[in-house]
Amino acid sequence: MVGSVAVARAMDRDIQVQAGLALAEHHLLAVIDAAGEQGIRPTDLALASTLTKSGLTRAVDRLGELGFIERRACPSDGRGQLVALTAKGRQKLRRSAPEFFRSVARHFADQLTEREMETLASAFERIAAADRA
Amino acid sequence: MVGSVAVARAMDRDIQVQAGLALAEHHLLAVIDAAGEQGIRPTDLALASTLTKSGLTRAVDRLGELGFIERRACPSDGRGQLVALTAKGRQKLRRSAPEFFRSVARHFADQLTEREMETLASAFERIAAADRA
DNA sequence: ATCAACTAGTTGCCTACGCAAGTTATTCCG
DNA sequence: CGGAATAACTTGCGTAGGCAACTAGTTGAT
Repeated sequence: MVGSVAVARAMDRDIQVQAGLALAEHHLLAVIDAAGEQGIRPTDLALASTLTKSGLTRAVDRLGELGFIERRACPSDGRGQLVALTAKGRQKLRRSAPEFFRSVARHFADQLTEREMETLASAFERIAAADRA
Repeated sequence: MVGSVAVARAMDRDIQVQAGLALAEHHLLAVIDAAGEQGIRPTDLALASTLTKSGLTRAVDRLGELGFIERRACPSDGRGQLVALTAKGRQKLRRSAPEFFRSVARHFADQLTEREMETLASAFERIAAADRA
């Protein structure tokens, strides 16, 4: 546990230095990007991140102020919204992705065997799923 | 990564509810206890936790205010100090340890095979060590 | 059609914690 | 022995993010 926090922080510093963006925010951009043109609902975004809905509101605020994403009204639900990348956001993501992957490589991939990687991923998936139940 | 954060939070909530103490603080008490009667230097405590020295100063403040630990002057180094459990702190730790273990069991041990546990532990150890280098 | 129960997001408040700069003590040189 | 370089904390400041309470929109039951 201690190790994993230390590693996450080291990665965060990498990204922060290179892209001026926190690791968590970079991850949000990536998820939003994956959702494509029509965008993604904040609630779904929360599920794909470590944030609660209030944390998400503020992260979306920040990324919006930076001009990387925009909020649109959700046509099918008046309470909700759709968050999508702006052109600037896509550019940002494209530019910082390489450093992101380098960082992951430096801190994880190079250090783990294929087997360990699989073990780890499936174990955490399972535990998180059990916690949700 | 997402999974591990979610699990840590769930455990934190368990402990918080049962002992009124954050997971990180409980862990600090345990480390301090392990150091025995003569106490431990904050710097060493930082190495055994996820906190930086400033975070540690404040965590020690909090636990001190709660009466669980005390700071003593360090005889061998005037800049430093020794942090040790008070009687109240030992009692607290003894009382909440069972719930701590139950929580670990619930969230990890019950979910992981022996093999996975070993893989995980050794992998994170190695990565954290590499990051320190 | 109405009203209760729920859901999506937001906001106020509070806490934890990192960073950088400051203080005091120590060590290491010359 | 005197002064620079270093080490152990502390403190000021800023930010992220959780929780609980709130608003507004939706859904479902009668």
